[in-house]
Amino acid sequence: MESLGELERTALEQLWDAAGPLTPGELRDRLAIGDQRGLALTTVMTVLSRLEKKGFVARDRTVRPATYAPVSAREEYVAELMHDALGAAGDRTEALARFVGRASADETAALRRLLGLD
Amino acid sequence: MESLGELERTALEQLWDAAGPLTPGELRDRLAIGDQRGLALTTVMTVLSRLEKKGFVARDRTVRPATYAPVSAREEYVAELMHDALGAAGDRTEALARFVGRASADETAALRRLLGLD
DNA sequence: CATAACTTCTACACGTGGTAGAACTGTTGT
DNA sequence: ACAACAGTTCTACCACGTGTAGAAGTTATG
Repeated sequence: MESLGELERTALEQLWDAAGPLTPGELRDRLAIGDQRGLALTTVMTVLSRLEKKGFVARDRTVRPATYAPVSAREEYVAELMHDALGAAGDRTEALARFVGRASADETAALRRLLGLD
Repeated sequence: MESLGELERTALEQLWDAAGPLTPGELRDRLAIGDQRGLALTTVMTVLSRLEKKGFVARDRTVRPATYAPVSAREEYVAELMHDALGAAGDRTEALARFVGRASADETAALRRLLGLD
């Protein structure tokens, strides 16, 4: 999976948090809020293009201006990252043990429910 | 957590696979095997220094030549990566659901065992 | 002691990512 | 319709991280 830069990640977060697809201008405005940074519109568009090329967002060219939306849900992306990490372990069971070992109570409860252990 | 380059990761893998701490020369030899690349000793040492600075390996300067060993086990590192990823999710339960959803039978079995024992 | 291994420091090339200007196109209010 | 502004495309620049290794000095060992 391609890696993301800081601004790319932030932009993607905004798209995830948004109710629907965003135009470059809308995204620029949202990036400006939490961050103070007055990014040029072209900067935002470059980032969006790169995210599109990397497969993280899709552009809808049928509307004017075009809108951008995440290809997959944030949670799907997270799950992928987790599996990528797990795949790098030599001993997966041991890795899972350590993972569970440092999981919060909420997290272990969620896992139990998901695995049908109640 | 700092990110690793390709060679840095490969070097760390070798340290994980090794029975004990390795000298730069030993590591260079192991890197040469699977990879054909005849890296200069200095290259290997640069990589080791960077891994040390990033906190992934520890150098034992009391022996001559110094030896390098991973700071934490591979599985510990993997577990950390998994938790870092999970921390980025908005809805952790949903992320866990998707994670479990794409887990293999072995993995879910391991999870059940890990979670069923308390 | 000679020689090879090790150490330290410095450097360079290359790719990625943050940043944006120039120039062109579409949209919209009056 | 036309001005004005948003959006689009293309190109570029710079900083930084990483792969790579030479130069020059130190240590261990046959």
